[in-house]
Amino acid sequence: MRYPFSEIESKWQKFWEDNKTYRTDLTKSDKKLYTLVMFIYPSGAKLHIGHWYNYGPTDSWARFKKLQGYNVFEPIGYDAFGLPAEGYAIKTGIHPQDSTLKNIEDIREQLKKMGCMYDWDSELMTCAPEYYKWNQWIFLQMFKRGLAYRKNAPVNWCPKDQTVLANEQVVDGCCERCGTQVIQRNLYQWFFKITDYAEELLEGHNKIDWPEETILKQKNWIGKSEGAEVTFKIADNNNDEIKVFTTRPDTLFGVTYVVIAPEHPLVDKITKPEFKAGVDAYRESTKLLTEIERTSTVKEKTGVPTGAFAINPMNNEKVPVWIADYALITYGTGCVMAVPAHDERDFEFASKFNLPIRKVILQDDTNENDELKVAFTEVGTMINSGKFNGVRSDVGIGQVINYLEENNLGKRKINYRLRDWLISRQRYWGTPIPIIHCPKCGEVPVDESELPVLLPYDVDFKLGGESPLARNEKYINVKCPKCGTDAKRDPDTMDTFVDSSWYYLRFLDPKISDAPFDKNLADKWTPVDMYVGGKEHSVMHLLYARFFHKFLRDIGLVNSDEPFAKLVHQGVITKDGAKMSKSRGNVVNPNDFITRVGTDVFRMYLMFMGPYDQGGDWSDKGISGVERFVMRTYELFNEFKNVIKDYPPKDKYDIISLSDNEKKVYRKVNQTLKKFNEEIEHFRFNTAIASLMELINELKVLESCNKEIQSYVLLRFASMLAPVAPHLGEECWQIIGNEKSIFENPIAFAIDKEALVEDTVNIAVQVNGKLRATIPVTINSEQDSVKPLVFADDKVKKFTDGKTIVKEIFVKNKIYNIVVK
RNA sequence: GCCGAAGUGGCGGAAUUGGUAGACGCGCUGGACUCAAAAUCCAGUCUGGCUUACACCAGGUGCCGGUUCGAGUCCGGCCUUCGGUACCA
Repeated sequence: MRYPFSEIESKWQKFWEDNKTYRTDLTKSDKKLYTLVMFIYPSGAKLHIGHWYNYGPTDSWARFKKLQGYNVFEPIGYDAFGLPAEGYAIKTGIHPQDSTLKNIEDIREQLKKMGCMYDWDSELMTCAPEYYKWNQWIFLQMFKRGLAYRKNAPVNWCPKDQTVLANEQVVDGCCERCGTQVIQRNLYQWFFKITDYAEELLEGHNKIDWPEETILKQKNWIGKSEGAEVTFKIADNNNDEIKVFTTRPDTLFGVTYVVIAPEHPLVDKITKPEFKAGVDAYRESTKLLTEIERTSTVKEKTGVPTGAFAINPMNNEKVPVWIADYALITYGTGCVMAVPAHDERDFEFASKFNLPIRKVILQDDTNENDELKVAFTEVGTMINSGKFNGVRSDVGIGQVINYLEENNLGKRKINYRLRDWLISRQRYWGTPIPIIHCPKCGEVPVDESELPVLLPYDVDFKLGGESPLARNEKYINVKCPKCGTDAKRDPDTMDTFVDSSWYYLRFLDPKISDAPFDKNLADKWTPVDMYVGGKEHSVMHLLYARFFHKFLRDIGLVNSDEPFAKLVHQGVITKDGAKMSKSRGNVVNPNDFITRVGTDVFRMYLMFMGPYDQGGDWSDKGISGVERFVMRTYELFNEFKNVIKDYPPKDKYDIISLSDNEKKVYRKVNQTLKKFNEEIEHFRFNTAIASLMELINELKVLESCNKEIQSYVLLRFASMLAPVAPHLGEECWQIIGNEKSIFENPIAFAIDKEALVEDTVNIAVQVNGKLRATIPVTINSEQDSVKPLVFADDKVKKFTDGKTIVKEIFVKNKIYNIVVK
């Protein structure tokens, strides 16, 4: 029988919508379950396989939980600000707002056709003033507390497009759009002080159930390193000193020179006149390099001496001060103490410029006078280190730090690789920054009562050297709120990661107008219980959101420490081994399949393809397998119309009283229930669906069973279909005689544990570890009763006859291994 | 370079704590139904050897070695693929 998917799918979608089946009553928070997928960027393109792969299976999980009695909240919204819409506008002249709103209309329709459990009353879009008003409000809260600040910082600048580029838009040092080489330029930019939370962001990793891999990525990104800051005085100069950060204070006696970043302000002060020309030339040459070139590890090390000398605080030795671009102004103090013997980079540099290499950590089982071929960076014994000689270097680290602190030469110090979050974008399609620049008063925040600072519609958003908003006279020119002088608004907009850093809170009441979100609901409903999205957001989005949540907690708006209690990443679906993209022309359009096989089959096939977190290469080869399963299922249920109405089943049957076939299906459906529940719970959809296929294969004998058993089995089968194929599930549920929608009246069937155990099990019999026979024995048989059966077996005899039995290993219900000689 | 994930039939993949490798599905082969085809249903399908056949034997989870009565699973050393990252002192 053909499965009329299109009628059945529209029938149930209409039913769900008419009855608001998936509206969540947020006032009830016992057994609450907040399930969230990363919201969608409304581009002109249709929903692609990646969206389906993210949303479909996650929805199945949410439905499974709903049937288990959870009060599930599953919202969806639109991450509507951002560069692509603006790029599209530059190309076509269509205003970003017009194209975005149109795209949202289209995408909403497509999302509804997926048949997910979204609570459409909670929909939100970030480009609406009611939403971005609160970006501005949060910005002001941070500003008040010194967590939003402005500083001069280098940014990626495309000389052709005359605009700033985000790091993500720089590909191999070139502008993503036009291919021009990107240069560094200094601009005044707004930052969020995420570094204040560095330590807490690390600690928080212990409180969340996230993939290890993702936590590790964040840890590496934050890059905590412990060590010391050491002060080097400058010879013949009492005004200046060089502070270096090191994780290896144990190697201090091996310092043979000091390196300062070329752009470090100290360089001008300490460079000797006769070295000035060389230093200036070097500084010029490094400026020409891109960040990529400069930080490339393949590039040979360069540098020039300044003529100045620094004094090693440990032994008062004079060592030369060089500038070299392998010292980064952005990390630590911008100055490095160089220990060529025990640091690879210093070793390379010293070898090239003939600087001395002094061994101060002796590798075990080597001699002090052995020549060093490469830097030795492991633990060894300290030598040439005065009173620390003989100490193990890992122990020496702490001892040297203590010595430094006691003598006021340095101090214990922790450094982070994490930088503050640059949020300014010289862009139109984003949240305006609510700051007014007054020539007299400086940075003046817009009063909260004046929010939102509306993004004007009428703007020349074409490219050209400055923020588009700067060219809108009406927008940019204002009076200073403090003194009334002519002033200007900040012309920039915020990074769209600001929007996505707190949207999960707004979902709870997207229409609230006197607060960013309903604090009462947020206290009850956050953290989000299950968050599902791509690995590509491992660091940026997921770190920023955690930072926001902690900040909101600190100002008393939420009562939890972390936004997302559990995180799952769906895998990536590729085509012919490559990421799908328009430019490659390898995009698979889900609609082709939806119209051919229906959404249930398509979503089930995506789940059946393989492990959810691994994704895989797209092929429609196997889709017919799922299609056949769905047809056979539909056919089966149609053979038993109204069976539960006519023969209502009991909750449990005594398995001994059943016929062989009844026993078989009764057992199988209970075993399936157990397996299916466990698999879905852990996002192992492929094996969950395989278990349903196994079930239907066993149901060939259902016809010959008692009617009540038929009811018992089909009721449970339909309840398992409902999460993974919601339309089919509802239909089958109804066919067998249920009056109401299963999702309106969620039901979870208890497993009959007595039905799980088989009477007999097959025990594998091995001789010397090789399988020789399998023999059926009564379940839980002890070795004593199994042994005679084993040794009676012809095949076993064949391999044991004439041999000495050395050992016998018995594992109950599993294996009997005989070791012979 | 460093960090991470993964390598199992013709293919997608199972094997949840070391215990019968290949569940489930695709494809393929044979059969049933049909005038015929499609669809559907039934059976078979890791490789090699031997056999009329049933059976039996040997090998087999990227490669080499180890631990163990027993390894896809644990340990050591490699190879390949895919992701992330780029001198962080």
